[in-house]
Amino acid sequence: MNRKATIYDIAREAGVSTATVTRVVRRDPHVKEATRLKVQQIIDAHAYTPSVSAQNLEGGGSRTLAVVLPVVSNLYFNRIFDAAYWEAEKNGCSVRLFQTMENQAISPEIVSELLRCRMDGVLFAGSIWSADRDDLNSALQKLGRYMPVATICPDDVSLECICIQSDLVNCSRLPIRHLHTLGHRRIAFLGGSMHSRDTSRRGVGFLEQLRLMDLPDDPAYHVDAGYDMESGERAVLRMLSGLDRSRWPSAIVTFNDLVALGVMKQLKKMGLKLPDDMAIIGCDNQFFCAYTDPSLTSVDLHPEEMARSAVRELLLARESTSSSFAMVREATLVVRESCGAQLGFRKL
Amino acid sequence: MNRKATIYDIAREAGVSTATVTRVVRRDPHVKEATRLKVQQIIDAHAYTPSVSAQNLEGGGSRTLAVVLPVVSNLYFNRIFDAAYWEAEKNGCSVRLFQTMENQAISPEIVSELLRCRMDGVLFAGSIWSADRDDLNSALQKLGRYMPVATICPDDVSLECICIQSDLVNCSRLPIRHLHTLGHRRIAFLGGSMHSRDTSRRGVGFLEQLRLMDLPDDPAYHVDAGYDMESGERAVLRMLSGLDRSRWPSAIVTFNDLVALGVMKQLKKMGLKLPDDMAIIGCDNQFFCAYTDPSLTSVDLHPEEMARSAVRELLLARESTSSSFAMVREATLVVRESCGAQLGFRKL
DNA sequence: TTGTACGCGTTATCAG
DNA sequence: CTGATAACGCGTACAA
Repeated sequence: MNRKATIYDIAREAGVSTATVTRVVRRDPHVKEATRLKVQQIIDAHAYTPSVSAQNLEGGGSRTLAVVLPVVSNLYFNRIFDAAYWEAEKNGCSVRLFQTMENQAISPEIVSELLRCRMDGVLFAGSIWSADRDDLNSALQKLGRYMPVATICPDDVSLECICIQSDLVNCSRLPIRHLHTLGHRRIAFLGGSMHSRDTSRRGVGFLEQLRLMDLPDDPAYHVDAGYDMESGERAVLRMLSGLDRSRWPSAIVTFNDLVALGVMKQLKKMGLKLPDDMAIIGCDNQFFCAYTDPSLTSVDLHPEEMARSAVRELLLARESTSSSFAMVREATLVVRESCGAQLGFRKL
Repeated sequence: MNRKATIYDIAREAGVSTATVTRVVRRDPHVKEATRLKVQQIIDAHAYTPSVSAQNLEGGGSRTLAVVLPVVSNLYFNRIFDAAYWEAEKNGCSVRLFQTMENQAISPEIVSELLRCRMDGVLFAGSIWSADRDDLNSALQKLGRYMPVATICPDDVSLECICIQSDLVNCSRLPIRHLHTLGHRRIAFLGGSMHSRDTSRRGVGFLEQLRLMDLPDDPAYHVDAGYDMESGERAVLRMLSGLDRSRWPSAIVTFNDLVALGVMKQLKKMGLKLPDDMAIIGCDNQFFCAYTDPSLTSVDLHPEEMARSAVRELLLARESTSSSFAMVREATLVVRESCGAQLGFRKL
């Protein structure tokens, strides 16, 4: 493996100073055409390119944003990462990914890693809501002293950074209201986990909305499952088998579309007709929603837009004084077949 | 936004030399306990961490691998990226993503960007198969002079780098043989594009396999569609509406599972019963395959394993002399319901 | 138009 | 055990 040529190598070989090489590279007009040509030729011959490390050393920032999230292979986070990537790209920045797995809190390791890498900003998404709010805020403050910090968070938290909040109020309200309009009264919520600061808000918000509409908030209608398809399968099975058929809900709202996928599979296996025997509404409006059978009604939190806003604010915050505020992108309901096209009373 | 403390700041404040600060940071045992304590305290107070840029400048490499692919939001590439990330992580390296969109060739810009960033290795996946093989090889060589290069590629190309080849032979053979065993004779292939060097191989291989088994390779059974669900919908519709019902294929193999999703939706819309009226086999064994209705039989190319191999070889190649070889991970068929559990003659 | 010299933050070598 | 000092590769005043 060859050593990369340095500006010195080029300068020496071209018989000029390093300053001139820089000028050629940076297309400085104050260079004699002959000199430029000669230098450029040597540069091409060696495929010379200035080292970013050296440039960063001199210039300060790295023009790199960090995106910290549990797992990119999760569709939801994947979309956030992707959107952040392109928004950063558009502004001449690159993005560095940090996956934290299921760590609930933002670890000291990740904090020091972010500092080490001299990131020009950080975006936290998902799973950083440690049990202890003070710990979290102190970590964010620590980071905030050196780089702008943004987070995509539930709408009931207001951390000391740029908070792009998920519209969890509408995330609960829209499906319930829609189902209510269709005639449903017994509505269940499956998935997520009350143990997670990050996702319990969804369950809580759901119950609030039920009460607001005078609908039964039977605890049996709220199963603490997980975040994937298997969780969905197990959760419905557990819920329905524990309930007398007369008390079955007529509609199920799930934590996300993956859970919905599992729920639908299990219900079909039990011989139910969808959406007639059971209406389903998912969350995240994933790409496959239009292709399930029946197609899946889902809430869109617009994660891409949130990510883009976050990146924009991050980039803006570099210039201005340290900012700390919150903004919300309104969630929307995308209606498809799974909630029942017409009044959806359960037939059985 | 505060300026980050440098090693000089720490040294001055602690009344020691920068060398001593480095020693404390690097846990060098040759430091008096009292000194260590004092220095460490100042370090903590300032949350000091050495700058990676400066470290890289001095040390040479960046311990960062580049992964170049069209789009991470594509499930297939997402899995490659994710696997590469963790394999690199396991070896103390980080990964930097470059998305090229639909650029068919590996552009000069990306090459110089990779050089600029002094990557310790590159993994190319998808869509780099420029029409001109020589251009490609010269780009790879150019890079290869400075860093190990690996690529996840079709099994009929052998580039001058580490080639982790997709097992496209079995990718065609396995579904066809399986369908043949089930009694199918008229088998169609939908999706991909003959215009893309990267994906045409799939179509070609498919035809080869058909001939090998003395099955009809009716050109009408091969529709050049795209890579997503909409493409699948349109492609079946186009194929079937152009064919007398007696000549309809009894089974369809798709370029990938997304196309299969579209195909299944369209077929249901046309009133066909799956898998009785039409068998389907997809490719990539995506997470949703077990949750479609019917569940989707699919070929698994094991992209994660390919990515992991690539990263491992990349890391190995740094030490040794420039290596250039090829290896294949055998594809497997994951049988589910969509191909028909029993002999699958078309009923109509 | 071109060159010199210094600073950027770190590590490593070599004296002490 | 500790401190100078020289790289590392580059950009940029400032001088010529």
